[in-house]
Parts: sequence; structure tokens; C-alpha cells
Amino acid sequence: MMRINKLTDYGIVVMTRIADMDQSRVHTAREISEDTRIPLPTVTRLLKTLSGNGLLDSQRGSQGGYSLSRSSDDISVADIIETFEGPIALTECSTNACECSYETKCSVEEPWQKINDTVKNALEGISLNQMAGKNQNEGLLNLSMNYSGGM
Amino acid sequence: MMRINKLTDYGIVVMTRIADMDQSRVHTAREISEDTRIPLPTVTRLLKTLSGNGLLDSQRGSQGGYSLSRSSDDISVADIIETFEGPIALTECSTNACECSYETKCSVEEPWQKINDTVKNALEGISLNQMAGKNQNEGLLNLSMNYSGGM
DNA sequence: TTAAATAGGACTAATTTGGTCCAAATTGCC
DNA sequence: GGCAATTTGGACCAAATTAGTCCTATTTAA
Repeated sequence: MMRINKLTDYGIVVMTRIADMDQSRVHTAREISEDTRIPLPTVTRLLKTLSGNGLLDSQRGSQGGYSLSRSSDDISVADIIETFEGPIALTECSTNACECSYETKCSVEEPWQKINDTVKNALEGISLNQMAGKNQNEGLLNLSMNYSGGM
Repeated sequence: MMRINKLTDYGIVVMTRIADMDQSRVHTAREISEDTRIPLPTVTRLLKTLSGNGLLDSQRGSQGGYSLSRSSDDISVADIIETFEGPIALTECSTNACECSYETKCSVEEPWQKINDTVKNALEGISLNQMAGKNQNEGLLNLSMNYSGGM
């Protein structure tokens, strides 16, 4: 399907939501869950991942919570996707892990590199700030429908 | 992982291989399997899908086989991906199937459209001919390693 | 008529993903 | 000091998707 994972999409929703919130204080998992309508256990996990990868700052204990680690201008969609899915690479050939079996350098490698860089640039070019759009996205992305290809 | 499926990648390998072959005759599943080292049952299925979606012409019966339905200049990587995975769409929000739960138009929709168009254009811009590189890619892409994100 | 192919579809195993839960550590407040 | 509210880390299972194989029917050339 060449689609980002549901949790990644949720991660973008969560980050977008936080970007829309009051930046002067931290926000709890519960608060974010209620705002986005994503179940609390899932939100909890998303926030852990996001903070573990440095996109959110966390504060433990009572009165604790999460906040953006950088300005929403400085966080890209690519940052969030990579947090959940690792380096953006459509095929192994796009990474240094490419080990084409019978050739030291297969000819599809270079085109894939080009394709991949283009995709990556596109995703790096969209900031969280652009996604946020100032409190207009209360809703939860609906990803339940899956298109199952032509096979 | 935001990665295309293994079968899709195989599909690209198979198409690339056919593009590198003698265009004056058809090629059997067996021949392509031996060339690419992809198991015959899998190649069979790939070829059926590719021909069913009009990227390959097929000829039944003895002396039958497959050939490109168009010049390799006129077949893009996007064509092949869409054959196996349906329309290129990173999230539901990129398609008309988007049904954001609580908003008639959520603010992330437009940026996603933009992202998606960029990705799609990149993939449409690479022709099979570019991938082929004239008989230099005998090998099979190695996709066995999977990066499992930061969760 | 036979052999060599593709066509169509069913089926199963393997892998990945999504979602939940629990115990531990941290922190503020009474 | 103790309690309550949080995050942290990791294990776990169910659901969904993907990969791969196989069987049977159909078509066609020799």
C-alpha cells in the first residue's frame, strides 16, 4: 500500500495537537488522549516514543507531562515519520544495507537513491507548524479503510 | 517502515529484467525466474498481476510468454507500484476516502495532498528504461533485512 | 493429441502492526 | 515521610497484512 503506519499517522496527529496547545505548560497523556480521541494506552506509547527520540521533552512526576522540544517550525513531518519508522527508505536499495545478491552495484540502485531523496526532501519540507494550522484540527485521522491492491 | 512491499519490489526487478531482454520475442515465467533467481511460483504470480494490469502483454499456449506492452520509456516506476499496491497515497487523508471523524475538513489534509503529489511525481518521473541500464542488473534486490523503527 | 504456456483463484505460513497492560522510577505536594 | 500523579520500560497478545505455494482450467503451437 505504500502507506505510512497507523501509529505513525497517530504520531503526527498527536504532535500536531501539541503544537496547537498552550506552549507555556506541559500536557499529560490523558489530556492529549481526550483531545485527540486516541485511546490512552496508545497515546501513552506514542508519547514515550516521541520523547525517547527527542521530539518531545518530558517531565516526570506529579504535574509532569510533555512539551515540544523545539519550535514547531523546526520539526518536520520527516522527523516524526523517522521516529516511528526509522530512516526513510522505500527499498533496501535506498539504504547502505543494500546487498544486491549477484552484483557489486546493481543498476537500479542509483535511480532508487534519486527517488528516495525526492521523497525525503518533500517530507522534510513540511513543518509541524504548517500541519497545525492553529487549532483547526481537533479530529482524528480516519485510517480504518485499507485499499488492498490489484492482486 | 514506509517501504514498498517485497512483491512490489520484485515486480520492479522483473519488469526491469524484461526491459533488458530481447524485445523481439516473448519470455516465459521460467526464463525470468531463472534470470532473476526469484522462485518460479512467485514470478508466475507477479507476471499474472503485471499482465492483468496491462503492463505486460501475454501470449498463451506453447511458445507463449510475456513482453512489455509499451516501450520501456513509457512505463514508470509509479505504474508498477500502482499495479501492486493501488493508488499512491501515504495516508487516507491523501485520497478521497478521507473521512476525518470530527471535522469536515481537517487542517492536515492539504499538506498531505502536497506531500503525496510530490512523492507521486517523483515516482512517475522515473521510467523503466532508466531503471534498466542496459543489461547491468542481473541481480535480485535483497530485501530480507527489515528495520523495525524506534518503538 | 500432446506438451508448453498463461489464467484464476484458494489456501496457508510467516511477518508485521496495533493495542493493551503491568511494574518501576520520578516528582510535587500535603 | 508518605501519597498521588506522572512518565519509563518492556512484555505480551490479537489482528491484519503479506509472502509464498499449489491446484485446476484454458489456450495454443507443433
